[in-house]
Amino acid sequence: MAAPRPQQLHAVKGMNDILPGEVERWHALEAVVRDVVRTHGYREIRTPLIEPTPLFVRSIGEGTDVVDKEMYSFVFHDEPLTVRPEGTASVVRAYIEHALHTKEPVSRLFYEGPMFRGERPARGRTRQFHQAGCEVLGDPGPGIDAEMIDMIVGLYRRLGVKDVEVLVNSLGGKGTKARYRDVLVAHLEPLRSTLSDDSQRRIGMNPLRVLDSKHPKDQEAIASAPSILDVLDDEDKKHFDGLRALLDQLGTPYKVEPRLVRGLDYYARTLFEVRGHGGELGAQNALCGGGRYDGLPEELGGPPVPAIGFAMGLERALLAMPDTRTNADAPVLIAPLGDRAIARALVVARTLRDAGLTTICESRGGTMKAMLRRANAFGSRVAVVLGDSEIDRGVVQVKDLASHAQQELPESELVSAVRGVLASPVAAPKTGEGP
RNA sequence: GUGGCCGUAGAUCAGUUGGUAGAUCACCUGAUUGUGGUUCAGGUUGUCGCGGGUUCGAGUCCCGUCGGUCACCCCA
Repeated sequence: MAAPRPQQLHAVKGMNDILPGEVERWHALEAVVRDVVRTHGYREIRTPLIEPTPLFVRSIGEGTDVVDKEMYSFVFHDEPLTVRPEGTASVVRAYIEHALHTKEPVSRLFYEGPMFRGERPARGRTRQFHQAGCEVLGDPGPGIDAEMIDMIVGLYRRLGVKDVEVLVNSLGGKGTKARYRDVLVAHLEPLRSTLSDDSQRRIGMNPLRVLDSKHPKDQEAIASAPSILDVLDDEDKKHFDGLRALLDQLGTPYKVEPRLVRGLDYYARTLFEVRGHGGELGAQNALCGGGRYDGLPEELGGPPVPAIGFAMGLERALLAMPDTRTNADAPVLIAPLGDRAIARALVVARTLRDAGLTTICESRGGTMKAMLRRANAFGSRVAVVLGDSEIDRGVVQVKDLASHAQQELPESELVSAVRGVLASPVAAPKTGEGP
């Protein structure tokens, strides 16, 4: 009778492991992002993954898909809580809670980390996904708006992402948004029967979102819809024209897209999105999205400061980035021969590590052949061979795996010898071996 | 969330009209008493995603389910 097989456990749907070999690309991406935002004066803020549910309901808005059907919400000891679906709400909450506006006139904040939305997973869309984002509170723009868009364009360029498209739009302030909503509903209502089911439903709920539809049935109504840019008030128009003039002067490429809208309620005035076109991205081609949310701090009980921000999807950036796989830190490999050598090998390994060298000691033993094979698998340049005869004489063998050359030297010279091999150029491959 | 397609060794895949599982790579061993990347010889590896059903018999057919993927949806 075979023992019953234990039930195998799996990662939760839409939540992925990031394994060694892949995680190096994440590090590379995060390093570039951090460097770019650092040079623009942003400072990192870390907020909790779990927030009170009303924070997101009030900021993102009821009637949005994120709030209505995608949040991981639960009640813990009678308190409604939600695992954050995005970063802006938490940053604004923390900004208000710690009264940052009293400490500095403008706050430039950067965050990075996992977000959670219960969507159906697909390529470039997971339920636990990762975003990096920036928020600027206290600057009304449009100078900061232009700087932010320019920073993002430069960021993707540094990441090696080709063919990014920057779309900008203005939703206007609160009055404009409401006015446009009425105009749009008046346009869509007579066409209701020609629209997709989703769009028919959205006319009442969130008509701006109809403009975002990719459904073929909706395209005609979208194309003939009035432009929001035609209903901007004077202040909105001045702001948007200012932004465009600055982007023109910076030489930052962009395209005005009057049908660009977002799924989150808090946006007002400047709105932008960066799209990629790599085949790896598929339909999930929105790399980065953001905009101005001037009214939000006040709505959450804070000071009436203007604000703008963006978030970029890290999974999607990774898909859009060229697959330049940098070799992981190839270790120096210590090959001990025989039980007596293991204790010595551990000491030798410690010496190399103290000198800052990544070192793996094959302390489980095995044949010389097996250990050197593993050195190849690691991509090691150097192997240190240590057996009874070396121990008796107080020496080590330092082998250059690229040139096959091997030198015997006293342990005291080990570190400098290893460094020497690592620093030496890899000779052109030789044909044939010695006698 | 809706619909389509897919799910066989660690990886990529083959598997005929249902008859009881294969290739390549990888891995391990050997050709050398303590010297690797090539070569040669040999070897290991499977809950055929999972659960039911039809059948004498299911990797092959049916249903369900889970996972992935594409479009919609959503959005970063």
